Amino acid sequence: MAIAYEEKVNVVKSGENVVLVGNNNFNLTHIFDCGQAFRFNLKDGIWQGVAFGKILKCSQDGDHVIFYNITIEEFKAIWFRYFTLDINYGEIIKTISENKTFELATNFADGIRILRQDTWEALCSFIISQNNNIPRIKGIIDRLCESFGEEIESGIYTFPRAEKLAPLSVLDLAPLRAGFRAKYIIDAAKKIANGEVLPLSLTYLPYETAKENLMLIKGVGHKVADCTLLFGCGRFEAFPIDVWIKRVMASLFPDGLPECATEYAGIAQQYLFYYARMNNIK
DNA sequence: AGCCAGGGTCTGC
DNA sequence: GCAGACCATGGC
Repeated sequence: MAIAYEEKVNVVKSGENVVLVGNNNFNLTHIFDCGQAFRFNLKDGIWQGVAFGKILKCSQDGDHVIFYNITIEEFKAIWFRYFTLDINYGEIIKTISENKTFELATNFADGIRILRQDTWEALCSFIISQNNNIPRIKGIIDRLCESFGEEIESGIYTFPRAEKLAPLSVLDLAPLRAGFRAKYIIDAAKKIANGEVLPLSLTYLPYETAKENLMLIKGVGHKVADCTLLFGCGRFEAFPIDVWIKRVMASLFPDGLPECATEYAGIAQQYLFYYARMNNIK
């Protein structure tokens, strides 16, 4: 009988920590530096961030990834899914590497995994990302969490719930210095809070329907909707087209994505984005 | 100093 | 459907 892929993932308890062992196509630096998540930062060799209301501290030494001060139960309940350890990246990489450019991109950006982030957090974060640069996106999100999130440890805050932001005005968001995006954040919060956009439904509705639903929100166009579906709903067929992908597609794939990359277009996109941006390929 | 940033809206064809 | 002005702010 075939063993489910997730049962091949080796996770062990070590003292107060949990350790992920083996070659899992897993690179913390690439995962957190590739522009998909904005709340993790490297401090003294340890990646620290918050997701789903929980603090996570982790580091990597080769084939060992250490998750500090958590139980196996918490790891399996939250982080296993967050880091998409149920997805066989070895197979995906093999498939898309049939194309030479994707072979280069997956070699350069090895260990990137698309995170399954909270839908609302991804939506709100990528609204903030529009016409913006990554350092400032992080700054605005930091101020958003400090201003409206809950303090779970000294100086560490959760991402505020949509219900918390829905009743606010643009003036209330002034401390974020989010500019023209403030009104979009509030509209998104309202539509999530009142159920016009249902995060759970976005994971199973047909792709086009889910995307149209998200685009009801002011300030959500094709790109932000696709980022929300890819990073916040586990929809790996979503293919966000930002300025980098647009340029690289025009220069490297004028006839569209190669067939081998279409099934996991979003994952292929992320390798390509990181590869192009880090090497300034236009 | 000035260009640009993981874009979207609005208007006018 | 496509092009262009405009949008706030600050990183580089």
